[in-house]
Amino acid sequence: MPARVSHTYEYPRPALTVDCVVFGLDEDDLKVLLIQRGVEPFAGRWALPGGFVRMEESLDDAARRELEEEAGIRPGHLEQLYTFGTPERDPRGRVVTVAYFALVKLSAHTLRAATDAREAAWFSVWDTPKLAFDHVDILATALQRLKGKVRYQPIGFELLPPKFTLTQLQRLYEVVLERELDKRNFRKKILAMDLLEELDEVEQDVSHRAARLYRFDHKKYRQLEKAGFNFEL
Amino acid sequence: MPARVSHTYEYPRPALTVDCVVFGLDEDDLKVLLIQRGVEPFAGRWALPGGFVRMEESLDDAARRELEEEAGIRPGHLEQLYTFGTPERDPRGRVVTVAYFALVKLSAHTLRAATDAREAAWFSVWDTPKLAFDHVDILATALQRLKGKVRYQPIGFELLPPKFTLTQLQRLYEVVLERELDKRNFRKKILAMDLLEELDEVEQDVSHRAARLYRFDHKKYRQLEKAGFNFEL
DNA sequence: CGGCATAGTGTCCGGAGCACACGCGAGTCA
DNA sequence: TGACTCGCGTGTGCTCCGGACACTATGCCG
Repeated sequence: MPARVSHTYEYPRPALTVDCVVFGLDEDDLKVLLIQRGVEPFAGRWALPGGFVRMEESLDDAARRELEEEAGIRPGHLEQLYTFGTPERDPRGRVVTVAYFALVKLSAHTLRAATDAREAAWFSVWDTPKLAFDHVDILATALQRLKGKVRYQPIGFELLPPKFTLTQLQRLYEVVLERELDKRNFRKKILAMDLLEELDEVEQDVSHRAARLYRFDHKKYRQLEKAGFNFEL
Repeated sequence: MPARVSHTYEYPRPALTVDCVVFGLDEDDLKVLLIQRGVEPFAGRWALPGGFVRMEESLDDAARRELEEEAGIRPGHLEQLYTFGTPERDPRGRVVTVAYFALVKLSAHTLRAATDAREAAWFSVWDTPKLAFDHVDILATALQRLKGKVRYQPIGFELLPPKFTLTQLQRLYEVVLERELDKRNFRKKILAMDLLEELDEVEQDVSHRAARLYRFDHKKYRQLEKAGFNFEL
């Protein structure tokens, strides 16, 4: 451990943090990852995972590091969301936070409790406890982004297990977009894009006719993308 | 002037700046506002207007203030774009910048030189001089955002004078989207939205048949927006 | 008064979206 | 073991929207 030194600047500087909104899909429920705060301010309250940006790491790296540290998660998709910087958003003083937006396959991650015993848990996005700081605003912004984004970029697949049925996929869209979709048209459209690989497998352990499993073809998507193809709905 | 004091923190902090990409439309050319740097690093190079965020102002306020100070501009539209925070982006040390994206009616603004004699000027976005820092990346990001955004939000109007012809509007879209549009379809679509107020005036001083002038109806737009209306193309 | 430059306008066609209904396969339970 | 139930998986036809497309109108100028 290096000796603790202090750092002096000619002008005052805001502190800089990152905060992550991590979404996961649990059956028909959209979940967000929250961490229970152990210290003041807002001790005991739930908050988005996040922390201070180190001097030698990029913002993206900071977001990834915090997720790894606080919940043992490596998201399948991570992108910068928005930067929140109202002077009063943190009672300790001026703290500007760069918010990130992440998607994980819930099935693939067992949550690891944070090292410092703070608790991490998934909550339905429609029913979260009261959040610390301005994290409700951040969450709302992330939800909006998700809604906007699933329609024209195939990021929804990051929320599903590698093999999924078309019905699962449709449900995902219905949950995120908060409206029902026509089954026939949904399938026609998504299959017409030729981005799904039809597997020779079907669901297991269901008490009705088993649905065929599909896999998202990332390689094909990148090819089509280069050729000027536009994913939509 | 307060005595210059220094500021000490337990952990090092990045410096925080804002940088603004300001677009303006000059006939058929899309322009961006640049400032010539007076000091190192990159003295003499052109750069985006911007500067340090003060402790008591929000990020948006900082952006507005810098635009006012450096060019005497109050943009018709201003929104946060993206935050750039690679550790090496500024040779002086760690500087994280929140980039903004602004639109102004070029006709309404005569550029005011910055108080400290740094020069401000408009450049065609397709032909800028070499920029300081990572400002090319910021500009590219802003252009992308503009392209994406004009199609589903009526922000294009912020680039035109209050009264404009349909041809001007179409040209604007053609320039931004970098492709030609069909005149009849464009008019049909835009008029069908019922967002333009047809004025009893026509262009002046043209050596051919004068075109009718229109005005964008902000009030009607807000109403339709609440009713779930979607502006598109 | 003729030429020219831009304004302004309507139709047709194909593809996409949408509503609708039925057969299938597998598990369940009596 | 056979009948039932439940969700999977498909074809069709109608409607409507979006894109392609070419000519007439108007005003200025020389």
